[in-house]
Amino acid sequence: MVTIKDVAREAGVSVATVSRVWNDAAFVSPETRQRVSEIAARLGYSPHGAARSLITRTTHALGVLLPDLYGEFFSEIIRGIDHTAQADGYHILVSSSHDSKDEIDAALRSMRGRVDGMIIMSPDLEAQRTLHALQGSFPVVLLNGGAESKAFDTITIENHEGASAMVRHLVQRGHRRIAMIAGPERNYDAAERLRGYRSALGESGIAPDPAFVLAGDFSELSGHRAARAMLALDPRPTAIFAANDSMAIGALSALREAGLRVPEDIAVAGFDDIPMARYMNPPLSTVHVDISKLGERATTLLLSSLQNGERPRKQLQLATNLVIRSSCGGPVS
Amino acid sequence: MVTIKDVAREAGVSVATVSRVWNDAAFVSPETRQRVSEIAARLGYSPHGAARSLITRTTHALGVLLPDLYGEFFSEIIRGIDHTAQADGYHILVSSSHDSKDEIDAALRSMRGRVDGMIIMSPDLEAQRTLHALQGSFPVVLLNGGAESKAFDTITIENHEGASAMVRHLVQRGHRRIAMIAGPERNYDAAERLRGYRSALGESGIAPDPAFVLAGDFSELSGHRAARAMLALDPRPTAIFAANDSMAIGALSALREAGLRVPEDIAVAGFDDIPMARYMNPPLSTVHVDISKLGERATTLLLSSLQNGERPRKQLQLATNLVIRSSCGGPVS
DNA sequence: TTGTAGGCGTTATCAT
DNA sequence: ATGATAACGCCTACAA
Repeated sequence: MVTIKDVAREAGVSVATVSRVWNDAAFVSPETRQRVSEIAARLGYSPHGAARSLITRTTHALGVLLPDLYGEFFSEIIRGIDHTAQADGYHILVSSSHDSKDEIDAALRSMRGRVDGMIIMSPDLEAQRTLHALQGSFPVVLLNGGAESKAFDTITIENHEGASAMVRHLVQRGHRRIAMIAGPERNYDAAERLRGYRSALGESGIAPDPAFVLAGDFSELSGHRAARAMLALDPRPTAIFAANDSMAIGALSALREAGLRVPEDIAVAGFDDIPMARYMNPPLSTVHVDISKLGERATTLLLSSLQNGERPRKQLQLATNLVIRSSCGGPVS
Repeated sequence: MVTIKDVAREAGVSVATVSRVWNDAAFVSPETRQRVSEIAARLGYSPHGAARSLITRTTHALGVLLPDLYGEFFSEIIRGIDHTAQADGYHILVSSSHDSKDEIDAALRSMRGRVDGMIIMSPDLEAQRTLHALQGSFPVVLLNGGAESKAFDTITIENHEGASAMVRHLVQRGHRRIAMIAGPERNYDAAERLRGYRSALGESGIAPDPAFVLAGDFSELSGHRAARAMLALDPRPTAIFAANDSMAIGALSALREAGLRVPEDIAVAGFDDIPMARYMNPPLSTVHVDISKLGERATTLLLSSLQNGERPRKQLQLATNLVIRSSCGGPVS
């Protein structure tokens, strides 16, 4: 490996001079600069990142900790983050932790000294406590982490508003027996979406029926199962609202297998508006979230706190909007 | 920030001892080990990654350079890579370069000293030359990079075989006028898939019609455009084979907009079998590629070369298989 | 079993 | 305008 010393020796200058040339510092004669550049290029020199960040105390890398890497939701997030980071010359160091305290701890440890800050998506409510240990130690942005954590910059989706808007829409279309496939109990987004569902029912004067709420785990399979269980209910719901699109998609296939027509026999709606949603058959009505923008804004937040140093924490919310397609019968007539 | 010195001072031992405790080295008395561990935990100490890798000459990170981060193909690749890397205690440093020589150069530079090896996906044939500069300098696995590069470990998809199998299937279903929406001209996978298409036509004694080959850029939009253009042809093709699923999906929507039935009026097939494919209407026939496995195997290859040091380069191929759904009319009767 | 000290590759500080 | 040299935080001979 060719180091700064090799270049210095070859050029007959000191390492300090090479360093200055490399960093475009002032006070290097044009001739020296020229000669050193040429030799560096010829030798294929480029500085050693770790060594550099040891002294500069900056890595130009952002840590990204996600609960999972599966599915379009996460890939869109990463895309948003990477895009924004790269525009500012930052790399991203990705890690997925399955939400357990220990795994999060391990990930945080192993990123120490390798990143300038972190974006952590940890919707598990338990895991929040782990994070409190970090408070203020170094720049962190929490993604969908529950806004209680005023100690951090956070960005969350308007879960409650989105969910209740969708339920209101279903009510307006004449549904009274609206079931919900909820997400994991300990998940922040899931809890908020469920809360939105309930409050919309309340507003509409519909008594909530506990039998109409089944929990899934955000996977397609769990949506499929929940929908099947709901078909066994009597009376049967006339609409199913899933806490995310994957589960809604699972529900759609369960309904098809059961020989039911959507939306004629039963309406279906999801949440997130992953790219796949509009290709469903019928196209899936859902609550649109600009997922890659979620990643973008988290990154912007993090970069701003890296560059501006201390400043009051910010709590951002990302707006949602209804996307009515045919799986719920289309717009209100 | 708490360093090894702080822990040493607090524990009344030397930094060497703390280091030994941390790395589970032998020859530390149980009492000392215990005391140091406790203090380290209390102080929230964890070693500084950059400093550590400077001396150990290892980062436990893998660089991943992709041409893009958009769409299910890339997200599946990342998932496969991260999963395998994490199992061995490695992190991944992600970067997307838009395939230009300069961008690739920049990415490589900035990763120096931050990663132990790299997985580079750079299907652009031009970019291959840049890579030759790297030869042997440090561990690299080329993903879909054209097997000519015997200087690297490579893993490629069986593009030629997959494409020709699909075309043969279409021929068996009675199609003679089979059009192809090809990928970018300078793209390796695209070129191989086109070659497979041509050789299958040849085998079947069908004269290739240049008007039946239109180039897209792997995006849905370009597939849409190409399909529209093909509808204007006279005689019109009876089947369209797209070089990837995204373009096939774009073609499907163009056909629907034109009021054509798939597969009755025109058959459609894609390549990759992204998760979305089976949800299309009608479900898309395609050449299945286990995309996340592609990432997995690339990572395995890289890790093995990190651990075993010098060994002969390996050239791997990932098998494909036909997935016949209804967009091409189903299996041969 | 533990401590001392040198060095990893780079930048920053002070000379000159 | 350039050079010597001390950090940065850690690991590892070697010494004790």
